[in-house]
Amino acid sequence: MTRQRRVLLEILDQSDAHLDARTLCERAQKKIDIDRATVYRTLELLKQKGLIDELDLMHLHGEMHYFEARTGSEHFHLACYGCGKITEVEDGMFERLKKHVALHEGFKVQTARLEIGGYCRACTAQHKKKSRV
Amino acid sequence: MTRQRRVLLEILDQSDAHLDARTLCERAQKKIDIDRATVYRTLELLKQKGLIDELDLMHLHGEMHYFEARTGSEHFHLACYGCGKITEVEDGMFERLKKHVALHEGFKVQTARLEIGGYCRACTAQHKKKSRV
DNA sequence: GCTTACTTGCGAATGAGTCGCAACTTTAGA
DNA sequence: TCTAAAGTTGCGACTCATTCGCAAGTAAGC
Repeated sequence: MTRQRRVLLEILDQSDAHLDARTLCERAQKKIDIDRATVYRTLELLKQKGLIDELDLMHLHGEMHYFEARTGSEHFHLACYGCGKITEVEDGMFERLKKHVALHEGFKVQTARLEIGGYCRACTAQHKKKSRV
Repeated sequence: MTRQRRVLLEILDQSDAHLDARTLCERAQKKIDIDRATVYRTLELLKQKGLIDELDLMHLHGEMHYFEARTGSEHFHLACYGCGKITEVEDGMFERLKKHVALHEGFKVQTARLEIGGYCRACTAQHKKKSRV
């Protein structure tokens, strides 16, 4: 566990938003001297260890990938095509679905990622209002 | 609707595997003269129209992205970290989860993507056998 | 057939991510 | 504490997917 790795994990843990590699790198460089390559290598490592998850959030902003620290709670993401907002949802049904798949398919689940793209409540309302005019 | 677009859709429709941009491009070039840029532009277009889905299959093979034509049936993907096999699963529970989210979060679902990484039945068995030795 | 709007191919540019290697840290053992 | 081995980092160069601008080509409606 080196200084570089500690700082990266710290940033990921504390960040409430989802960071892409570049942003993570920039933030880390404000704190210590760290190279791009190290950031990528560390992300790869943390991913393998299961400490972080990689997302793409329905490619709302191009082909970019995002990372988030794994907390105890399992959640999934809603991405609004209208306003771009990302919402995290915790719902027991997601857990049940995973268990269900494990059982029915004989699959040992390590990581599950559910991402849903569409329109949030606010944007749907907006849209309806507009089309009424 | 140009020749290029027709060919690309045709390949995606017919392919049973998941194609990345490069492979799709290579296959298309066997049939007609078509440029890389056109392939990317068309993929973007088809994605927006909701005719294809973009997947990353848990980054089993690096940061590559895959595309598949949208069929009527909704399914999700299991990616085996052991043997690399991708399995498609159709399960009513997935549909129910989407409806549930739509209702509870007031979210208008357009696209939902569920990808699960772990170990398939065969690889799990193999692993157990090995660790017994 | 003609015109307008859209698409394509090309070549160049961008930029994320990777690699090899020498220098530096960490760790554990003497 | 000192030392050696193993693992990690920074650097610079490199690869390669993806994007862009623009001129030429094509589709669709009149």
